[in-house]
Amino acid sequence: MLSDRQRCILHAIVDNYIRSAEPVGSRTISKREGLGISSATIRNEMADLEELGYLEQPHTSAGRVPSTKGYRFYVDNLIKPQNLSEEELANLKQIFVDRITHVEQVIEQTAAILSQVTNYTSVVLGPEIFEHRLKHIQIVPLNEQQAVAIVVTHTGRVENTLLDLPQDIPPSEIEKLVNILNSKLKDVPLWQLRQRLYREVASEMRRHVEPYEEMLVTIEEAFKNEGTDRIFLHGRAKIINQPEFRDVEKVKDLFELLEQNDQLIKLFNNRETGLMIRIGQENSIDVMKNCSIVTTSYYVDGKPVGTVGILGPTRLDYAKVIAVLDYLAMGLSRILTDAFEGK
Amino acid sequence: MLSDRQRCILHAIVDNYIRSAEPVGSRTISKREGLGISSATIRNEMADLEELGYLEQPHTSAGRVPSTKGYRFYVDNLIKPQNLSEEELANLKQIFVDRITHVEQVIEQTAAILSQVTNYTSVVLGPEIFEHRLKHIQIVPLNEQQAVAIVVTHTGRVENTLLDLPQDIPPSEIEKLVNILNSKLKDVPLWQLRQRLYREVASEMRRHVEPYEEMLVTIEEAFKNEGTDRIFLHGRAKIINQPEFRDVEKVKDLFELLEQNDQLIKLFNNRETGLMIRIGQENSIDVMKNCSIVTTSYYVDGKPVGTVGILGPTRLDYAKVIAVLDYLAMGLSRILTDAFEGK
DNA sequence: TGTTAGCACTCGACGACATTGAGTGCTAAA
DNA sequence: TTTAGCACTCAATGTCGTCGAGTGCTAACA
Repeated sequence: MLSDRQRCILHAIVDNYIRSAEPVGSRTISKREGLGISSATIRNEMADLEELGYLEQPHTSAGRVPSTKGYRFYVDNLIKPQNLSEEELANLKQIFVDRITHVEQVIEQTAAILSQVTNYTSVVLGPEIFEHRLKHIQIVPLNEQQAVAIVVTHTGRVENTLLDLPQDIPPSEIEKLVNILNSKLKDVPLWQLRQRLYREVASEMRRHVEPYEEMLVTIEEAFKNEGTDRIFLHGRAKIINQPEFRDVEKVKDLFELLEQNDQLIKLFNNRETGLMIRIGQENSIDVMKNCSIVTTSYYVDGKPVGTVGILGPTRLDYAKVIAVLDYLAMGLSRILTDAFEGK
Repeated sequence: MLSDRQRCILHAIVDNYIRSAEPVGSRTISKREGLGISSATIRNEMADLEELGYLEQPHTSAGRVPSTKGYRFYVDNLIKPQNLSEEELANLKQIFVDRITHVEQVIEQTAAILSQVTNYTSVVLGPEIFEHRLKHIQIVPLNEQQAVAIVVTHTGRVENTLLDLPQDIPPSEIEKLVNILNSKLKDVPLWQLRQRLYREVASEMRRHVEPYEEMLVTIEEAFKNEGTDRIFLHGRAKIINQPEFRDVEKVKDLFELLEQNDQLIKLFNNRETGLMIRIGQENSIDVMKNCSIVTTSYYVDGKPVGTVGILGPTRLDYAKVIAVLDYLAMGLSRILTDAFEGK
């Protein structure tokens, strides 16, 4: 257990390092007002904190730098909620003023502003559409062999799939099929579509549609690729501003990571809802050992549907990022809920 | 006008520099077989070539480096068509083997392979859909105030727009509207939709649809945002491999450029069709002064619909890139033509 | 017993300086 | 016109000494 003074010193060190990006020495801390302690005492405490694993020393005659464990303690116990400045608030509000047309645009905007305000790389996932309910399905034949299946959700999202048609299907059969699908599957959440197709629609199809088997297989195609995760990145280049990434090699690995959407989705997909912070090695990917991720969830109608977050160096302005993320996630939730529920 | 020997020397210098990324000296060229000339002679010729603006010298006691003008002469006059190696061909063919589902996937794949084979950043634009013809339009009401308009083209592409409905529209009116639109506008190219709407559909609407004015404005919305250019990037991180981008600052500017889609589209949108090469300052953007762009068009049914290209350092393996681009653009054209015309 | 002043020590950063070598330009001879 | 030879240039590299921020330890102090 850390003493009050140790906590205080750790706090000061982390704060300082976050601002300066340079190892902080005992004198710097001692000069900080409020603590009437000499640098020698601080040195002793620092040595203790290092032994406990909260601090690290780049080399013998340098100041101290927080370790992953140090940052962890900092975010868990020392950070206090930060209020955003007038200016930042004004910046953030921008998004919520403009009229929304497409949901995608709001998300895109959010990512852009998030990155702009924090100066880190922003990542937004989602919104998930598994929970969305089927509003309408349509099949538009393009020629004898192909058709486009279009699924509209109650939130206004449109997904489409190219289908290969069985040989010699008259348009009338397709029309019948579409009618059955719309009457039977309306308001069904997308993730249930396939199972409901077999359980409830198949029998009806067998009676009215010919050729039954092939059509069933075809239409299943249309329900397959729903829910592909969407990912929005902004401010990739911001990483380069960080002094810890002056080395070209490190930047390279990170940029390679930023191109692999599947990896990113794994990293940012926030299984628990709410605020998540992963610091340095906690990310378990080697490239990320000098990086932290902060994410939070956003909601539609109270249900978590996506993730908004940032990627930055472990030396991250956690307090500010958390404040900004909270604010944005709240705003996003409100806007999306309004939009999806039809105001 | 350059003498044969000068051309030969210029050729050798550019070739060498492309491979080594280091200023090439007179001795290096003289040792190259085939030219029985001493290094002193080469030095004289080099001085001449420099005076003519084809070469540059980083500093007095260094070898020569091609200038923009030098590269330009090289690609215009010295390069000879290059055949791809067995291995590269095998790599490239990959894309064309797998069955296509969505057009997007083919494009995405093309960008990926292009970047992989060349080791430069690849950019694919399009395909343009202005020329695509309307196959079907559908309006799905989500609630009292909003609806989704869905436009399907004859190529199977689906575009959707969120519409604000006028107050109190009965579904029957919407249905009437959709019927009119489908009967009047079928097979019309997308870029003509708006003008045709006013010229041919408006009068019909006035007779059958109520409220006529508001509905006209609403439906126009749906035809507005068609043809948003699509851009696919791959291998951004590859830039960092280039020795000329060891400096973090230069990389930063470039990565910022790579995040601005509108800028990229301007750069890559190849107004003339066919092969285009822009070297260094020819790009007129300052960030690009050390970069070259090579693009070519791809076609559907003989009409250019998009651009495929790469972005790399001015010290670019032009011969190889041109060969790869030609091959890919041809393949892409074939696949897309097949897909769009329904085989 | 905890705190602090003092001091020797460490080590990266930085600048001065010499060395090296690839490459040039010029001159004079072939 | 070509080429051998030579003096010259200049980035790159390495070595060395200095500087200073920062430490750890010890001994004195409250």
